[in-house]
Amino acid sequence: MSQQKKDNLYRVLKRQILTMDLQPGAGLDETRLGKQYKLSRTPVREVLRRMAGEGYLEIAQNRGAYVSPMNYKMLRDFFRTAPPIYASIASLAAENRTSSQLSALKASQRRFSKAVSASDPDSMAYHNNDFHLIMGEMADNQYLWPSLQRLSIDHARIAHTFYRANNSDMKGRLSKARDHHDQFIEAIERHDVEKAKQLALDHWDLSRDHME
Amino acid sequence: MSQQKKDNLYRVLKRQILTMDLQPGAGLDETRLGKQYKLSRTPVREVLRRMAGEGYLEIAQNRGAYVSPMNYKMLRDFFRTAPPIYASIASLAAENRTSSQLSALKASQRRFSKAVSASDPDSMAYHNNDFHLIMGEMADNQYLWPSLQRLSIDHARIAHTFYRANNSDMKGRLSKARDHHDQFIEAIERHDVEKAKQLALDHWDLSRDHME
DNA sequence: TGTATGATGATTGTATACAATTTTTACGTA
DNA sequence: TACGTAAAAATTGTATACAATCATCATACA
Repeated sequence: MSQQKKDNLYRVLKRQILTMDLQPGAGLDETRLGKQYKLSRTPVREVLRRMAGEGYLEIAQNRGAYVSPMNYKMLRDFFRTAPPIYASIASLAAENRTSSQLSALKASQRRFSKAVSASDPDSMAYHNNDFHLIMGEMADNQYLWPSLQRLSIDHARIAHTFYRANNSDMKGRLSKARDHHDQFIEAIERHDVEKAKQLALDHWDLSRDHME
Repeated sequence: MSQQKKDNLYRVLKRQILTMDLQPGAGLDETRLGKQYKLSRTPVREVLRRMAGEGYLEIAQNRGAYVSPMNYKMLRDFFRTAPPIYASIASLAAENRTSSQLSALKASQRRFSKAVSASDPDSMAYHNNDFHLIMGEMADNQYLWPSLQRLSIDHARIAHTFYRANNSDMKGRLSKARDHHDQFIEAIERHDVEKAKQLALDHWDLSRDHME
């Protein structure tokens, strides 16, 4: 039953980080979090350390936890590493997906689509993230999963920024992203490995152009 | 000063897992470890959870930590995922390495070479692992690093088993591995990205043949 | 004999007290 | 005022006590 309070802290912090509600570099106080979430410091520390291991936070000796920073090198590495990893994930997902996972992916796409219609950037970034993580589960590869997870954290935070650019260019881009998701679903449903891979690579070519 | 005891526990457990001194599936008792390493349960638990995050251990709710198991699926995924990841790492290492890292790589190769000469399988597996992790540091990519780390754990444990096959075939294989390392060093020193990548792929083609 | 049930012991999870370290503040001196 | 230093406060790290959960074993019953 206290496990629920711990899970709650984990989920709330995670969402706050992905939506930039907690900004990169922001410090987290163990004592304060404990009071806020009705937990003693021990389980709070466990959550913080777990999240540090997953890439959400960093922890400095005797100086506590802070949200993983974003900088130029990180952006460079991100746009270089994301395409091949997401392509591998997409291939494996098309190969290994189960039907219940496919249902979950479709449900996630409905939520993303709704967020796009509502022009809600927070919700878009969060559910886009969710969509790609479900593909990660489909891929079912313990070695790629941790990389995907780290990429997905920064993917959400970068998307958060870009989805806010509310010009007509972005509108077209968003409906294209939504279409891409539908195509992913179709390829994965048909177990079309090559198509899934190519979709992922195309998807990132688009994003990269946009960045420049 | 107690930080040293914690680090010590971390390093010893790590080495024991990589050398299969602690076998896959073996359970770890918090209380026992605390007594053994002169620590209270709190820091012991932190070490165990950190190592679970890094892929050395798994933790089951209310049932403690055990060494990550090895099974058939894991082997399949390993030999499929290792080549592209190690190739990416090798490319990036050739691109980004610093001269002090290069010195460290050469020192590591001397230790590996010595272990091969001494026909010490434990030491071989451990220092081979070390060699590839230094290349990982050279690559300096936060997204690939966690995948490499997980691969390297199972790389060491698989190598541990294979290095024990003490036939003449293995002897040839080992001297070839040693040569490969020297070639890696040369390519990385010259910043020859393509060569480094090709070496990695060749290296794994060899290993894969051996597995069948 | 086999199985179900409950008590007992062992182990993990959490709260809290204490120790060590870092950060802040106050003060003295140039 | 600017700077260095030392005391005080705040924060993190560790030890220990207590609570909750799980595993084991003995006993009762069919």
